[in-house]
Amino acid sequence: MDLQSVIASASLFKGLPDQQIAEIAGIAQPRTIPAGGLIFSDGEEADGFYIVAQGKVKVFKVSLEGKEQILHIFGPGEPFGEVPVFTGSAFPANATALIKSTVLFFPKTTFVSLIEKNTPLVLNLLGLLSRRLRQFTTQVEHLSLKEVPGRLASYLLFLSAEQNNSLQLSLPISKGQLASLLGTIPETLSRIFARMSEKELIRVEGREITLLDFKGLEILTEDGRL
Amino acid sequence: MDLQSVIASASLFKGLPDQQIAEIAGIAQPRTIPAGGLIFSDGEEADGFYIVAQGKVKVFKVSLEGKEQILHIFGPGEPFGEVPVFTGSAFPANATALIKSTVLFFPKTTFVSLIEKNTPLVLNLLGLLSRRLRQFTTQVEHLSLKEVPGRLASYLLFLSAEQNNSLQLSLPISKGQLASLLGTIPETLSRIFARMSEKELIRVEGREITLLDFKGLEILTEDGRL
DNA sequence: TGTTCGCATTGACCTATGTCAAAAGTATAT
DNA sequence: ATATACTTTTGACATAGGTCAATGCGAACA
Repeated sequence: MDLQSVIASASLFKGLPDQQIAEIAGIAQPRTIPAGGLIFSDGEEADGFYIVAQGKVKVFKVSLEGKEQILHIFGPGEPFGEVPVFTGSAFPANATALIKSTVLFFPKTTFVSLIEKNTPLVLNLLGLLSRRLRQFTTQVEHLSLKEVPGRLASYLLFLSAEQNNSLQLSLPISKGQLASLLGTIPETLSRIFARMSEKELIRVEGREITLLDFKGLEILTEDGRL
Repeated sequence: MDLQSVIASASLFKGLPDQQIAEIAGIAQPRTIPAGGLIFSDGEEADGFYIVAQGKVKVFKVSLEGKEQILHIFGPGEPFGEVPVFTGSAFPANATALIKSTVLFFPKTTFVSLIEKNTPLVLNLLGLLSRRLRQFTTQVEHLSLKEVPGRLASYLLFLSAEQNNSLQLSLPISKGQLASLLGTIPETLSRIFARMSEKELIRVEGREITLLDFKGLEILTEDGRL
């Protein structure tokens, strides 16, 4: 996929005239990152933001003891690291490629001068940031108001919705990564998968999950107890 | 304080020409809310956003079992409920007044048409949303990577910084509310205050806190164990 | 066909924190 | 002052989930 069409299909740039897209493509710098490669790190001075062209990128925080909490996993077309563009400071988290990925880098100063005369783009940006805030609201809610089984159930239902409501779904990330995304550790996650299987809520075969009791999962989502 | 000057002093509108400020003031609708009064609720259709003129407002989520997690506490000059203005949907949380408060309501449609031709305002908005995202990043980090003592220590240091770095500080909210803000319950918070007092890290007299061991609190913030 | 490496699972154990219940403290109004 | 109601504290207890350590499993590779 070429640079131009990646940019054109990113929702951040939806609805912009071709000429604008071309202008934006002009400032994008493609970079290829190997699996596990660092893209930026927490506290690092931010001189631009990124969009995933191909691959998968995780953004995460790490505690002093080394435990990691994934904030987001991004796929093709999704922008990340955009917050410091508008707060003029450092990245608030780390980003690495989960698999070999190509990202587009947009230098801050160039980009800002570009949006200053482009209202539709700016409205898209506002939309993006707002959606992201909403996601965080949900994440805080989950971390504080739900036990791990409830969070996992939510995640599975979310995945199902994402994969055409199929009852057959495959985890897009390893179980270890999933544990971090859900704010727990692999051992705990493994036990909960086992309990959910016993109770015939799901069937687990490696990364392939079958939802056996959709309704039951919805209940779990709400009342949390397994 | 009159409407005009409240608006002029809100950081969201910093740097705008007087004439713009007047225009914005023209669309603001003041509303007074009694202590405990509801401003909006989770899932409610959003037709505008708010700015606190006087008082104190909490924004929070509630679990099915009734446990509440405070997302933010807002004071004079701070905007809240602005996310749905750009995502075109419902409020993702609840808001109530902690004490008798006056808020300014800005109807969505009017406000959007206003920003469409106002680049500086839009940049302020982008800055606001970005800062808020950063705060959420921190909150997720705290909830997932730190035990309650670490979160409390962080909060106390934050408060100290906010109150001219004084070692004497007073809690702006009740301990029960603080528990919710930190993602825990009053009993647990009370015990941690007691332990921190025993260890001579702080002295607690009602809502008045004295920081006795600043360095110790910083360590707690990082390694979490008390 | 082994060998190796990373991921996943399982077991034994421990601790932070939530639950439930009661008492103590504080504030407000009559 | 005294009553009423709310907030905070304290105690006894239960448990979710983290830690540590060992084992199992599967994919890539020699």
